[in-house]
Amino acid sequence: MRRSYLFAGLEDGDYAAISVHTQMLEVSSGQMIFAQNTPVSTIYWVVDGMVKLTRTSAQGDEKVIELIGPGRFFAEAVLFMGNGYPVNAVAQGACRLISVDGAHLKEWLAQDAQRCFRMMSGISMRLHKLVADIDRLTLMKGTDRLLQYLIDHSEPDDTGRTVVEFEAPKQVVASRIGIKPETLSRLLHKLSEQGCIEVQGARVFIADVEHLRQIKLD
Amino acid sequence: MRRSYLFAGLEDGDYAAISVHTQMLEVSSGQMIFAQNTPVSTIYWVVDGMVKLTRTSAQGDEKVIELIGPGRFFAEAVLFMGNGYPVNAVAQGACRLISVDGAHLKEWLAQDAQRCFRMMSGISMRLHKLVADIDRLTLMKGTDRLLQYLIDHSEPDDTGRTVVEFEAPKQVVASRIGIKPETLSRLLHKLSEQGCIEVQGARVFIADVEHLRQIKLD
DNA sequence: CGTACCTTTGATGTGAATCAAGAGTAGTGG
DNA sequence: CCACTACTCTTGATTCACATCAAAGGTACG
Repeated sequence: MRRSYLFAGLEDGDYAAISVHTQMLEVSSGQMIFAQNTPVSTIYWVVDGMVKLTRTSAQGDEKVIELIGPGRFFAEAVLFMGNGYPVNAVAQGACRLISVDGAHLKEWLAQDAQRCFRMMSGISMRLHKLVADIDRLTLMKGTDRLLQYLIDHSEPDDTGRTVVEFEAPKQVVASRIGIKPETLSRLLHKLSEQGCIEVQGARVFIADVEHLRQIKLD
Repeated sequence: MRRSYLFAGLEDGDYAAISVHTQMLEVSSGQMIFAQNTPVSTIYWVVDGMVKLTRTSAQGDEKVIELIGPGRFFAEAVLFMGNGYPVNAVAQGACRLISVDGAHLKEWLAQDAQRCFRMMSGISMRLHKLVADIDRLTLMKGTDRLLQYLIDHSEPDDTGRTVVEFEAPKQVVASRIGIKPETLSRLLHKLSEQGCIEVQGARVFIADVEHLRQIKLD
């Protein structure tokens, strides 16, 4: 946690001061960590597991805004807003989290503007990502967004092939990409017919990453 | 400018210190203030006129992310990111702007964490708005987004009627809402056929705001 | 071994983009 | 003041991607 952007360059004394107001918590799959519109009191850091941040529409539909994996903070950007959490946070599988008390964190930040700077740059990153999301959702269509997702999450595996492992059930990933589960299934099918990818459960093997980039431009 | 969130609670001395590094600039219609991906050096405050923040896709399409009117800052949230401006800023009509040098502003902020706090809460607001935009663009369809826009921008005029004055040419507003100009035209037509609104050039009269809210739920 | 959930597949519907003209509206210059 | 060009705005016909509805395999788990 000391290595995350927020606490980078922390001195031992500081660390002790902060950890007094932290707490480890374990949440089970599907459990809600906080709900949209409730007052912000705490920020979180993911030790292991996966947390999904979602918005619920008036009709009750759920849209996944972001998936947070180990080593990342969430809710830290809204600490100063006063409006309450803008999203729901739900455990995607069992998770361990560290919660940091908001009021105390603010107090700690107030002591040194440099700490604030680090935080601001972290927040700016997130802002930047959201802007990128907006144009992914408007400028690009579903297929493009899927390809982008695959490219972004691809890594070489043991055998040297390029592979993407879905970080969550397909329905969740579909929502993250901004399409329906049915459509995701169809798109994956279409791409494997074309020989670009090979699907094995939650694993997608990519024949040629460059080729995917090409398709995106058609 | 002293009344804006960023400089609220400013003391006279501070004000003088800041204003040394500001500059008034006049830009003509269509002029680009900064381009996407160029390094961030300056933030801006709108005196009068309107600035549009856009993203350009690989295909050259332009999507309006936000329209900034008088009394508002822009680009302040990305000052700490180091990645360059995430958007283009283009004058929508003739504008007068005040530019504030980024490096000096940072220096000023570094002196007092409280100043940072105010800024962070401003940034958080923007973040919150972007999240709201994302679900408007995904959870709602075009008609809903238009209605939402109308409701958000409606005000009573001299004669007591509720009216929305488009802040920019219809094509720009269309892009802001996330639809094509043709579609906007059709939607407006459809709504006036239904008697909900009356369109007069860039002015839209609303018969019954509550009624619009109703329609949104159908 | 059966219930519950996730995923796939098929048939159908619809919102909005696209393509293609035409109608206003405005600014320019003879 | 009127033609001339250049936009912005509307309208229609067509196409397409994606959602929706419905149902059938799969897979996990008590």
